[in-house]
Amino acid sequence: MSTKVFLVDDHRLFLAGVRAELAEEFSIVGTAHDVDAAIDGIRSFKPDVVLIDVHMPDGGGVAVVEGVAETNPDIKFLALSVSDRAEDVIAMIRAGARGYVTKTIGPEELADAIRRIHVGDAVFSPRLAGFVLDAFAGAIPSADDPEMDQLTVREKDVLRLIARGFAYKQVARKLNISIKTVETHVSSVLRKLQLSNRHELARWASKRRIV
Amino acid sequence: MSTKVFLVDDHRLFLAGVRAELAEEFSIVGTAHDVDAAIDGIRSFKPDVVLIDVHMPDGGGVAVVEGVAETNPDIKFLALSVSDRAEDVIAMIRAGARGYVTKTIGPEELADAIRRIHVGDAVFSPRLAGFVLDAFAGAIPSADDPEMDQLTVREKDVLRLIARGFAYKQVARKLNISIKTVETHVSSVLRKLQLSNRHELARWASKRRIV
DNA sequence: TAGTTGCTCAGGGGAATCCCCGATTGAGGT
DNA sequence: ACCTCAATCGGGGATTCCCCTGAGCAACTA
Repeated sequence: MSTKVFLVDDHRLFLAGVRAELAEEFSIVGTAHDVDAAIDGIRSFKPDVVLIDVHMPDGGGVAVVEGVAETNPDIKFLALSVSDRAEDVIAMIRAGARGYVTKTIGPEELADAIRRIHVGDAVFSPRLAGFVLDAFAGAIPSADDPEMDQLTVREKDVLRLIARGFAYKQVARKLNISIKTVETHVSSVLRKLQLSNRHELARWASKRRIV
Repeated sequence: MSTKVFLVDDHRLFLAGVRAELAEEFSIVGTAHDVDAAIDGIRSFKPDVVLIDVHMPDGGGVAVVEGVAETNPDIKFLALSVSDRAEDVIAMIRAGARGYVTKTIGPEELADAIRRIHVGDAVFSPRLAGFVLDAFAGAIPSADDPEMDQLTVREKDVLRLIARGFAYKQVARKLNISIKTVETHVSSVLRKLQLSNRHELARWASKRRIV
């Protein structure tokens, strides 16, 4: 049985074109050109993959994905847009889309993208792929940190709690030491990291995602 | 002209197998089974795509990618590994790999992955794709935040600077207002967000990535 | 043994923070 | 005209933060 695809786009001509191109290989179970019809249609027909336009008058693709993803988590969404703006990509991925391609894509590539989405791959236009990977690489803590090595274990304990926004008094109670000892440790940390106050320290820690 | 591929793996039998499978479609310009030979070979043969094992005795794939990426930024790397651990994936992407697939992949899929890497796509095994997307979605600031709406524009100005670790005095100077006005705004923000001090505020902001 | 390092604590002082109490101005709505 | 609210400032006080000097104790090193 061929992959069931549902199309959502407010440009009917484009919708017709895509339908004609994909009809050979896939089973187009339905189409919609506004958000409400899309949500209803997708819930009824339960397609494998939904091809969805990002920009639509009444809320856009995000509203559709969010409306359906909760009740039908197994349905995959591939965003199809004229825009390659970062905000649009982010919004769609955050909503739950598994891929994002621009409308400059050719018919074979689109068919291939749908196949890949269906088996679980994430699909992005080449230019967007780099963007996504960069954001991904920057999102993760770098475990090995030479700056942290110069701190003693106790100093790191204090650092973690300070970074979480605790006052000296609270840190002291949590570690069962005196406030004065906390002050000493904080001073050492500030000196070693060349920072001037606990606010900069908190910022330093948040950049390295020490939480 | 067919795509030039370079193979790096310390398991020579695996290397031979991959070479045999790919030789029809691609031009295998060289192979290596350790880090140094890989860096030398890649620099000499300038392949389009490098298929690289993540785990190798003397440093692993990360060392190879980092060693080559600076001098030859146009060479694409596809990580090929038995491991699907998050740290390995992160390390390779951070180093500069454009894709990551596990060794359970079949010959056709691998060929397809190489083709896609070559044209600029990012390629991941289905399971890893979800992981990468989740991390990506969590990495980006959420523009629309209901909590932020209750704050006035000026309060948000102050909030941003406080979150960056500036003292009241510095915030006052940057915004050309009095310290007392800064205090007023901070107090309003703390009350509205139900926080008790600027440290918690900084933490609140860093969680929402308001920087 | 002598020296170093990490962890602990104290006193004191100056700065910063936070919260009261107010106040004025201006823009916008009823 | 009246009210509300955002934005601006001030005094004063309690608390917290940051730095300085100084010191005891344990553990490891030379």
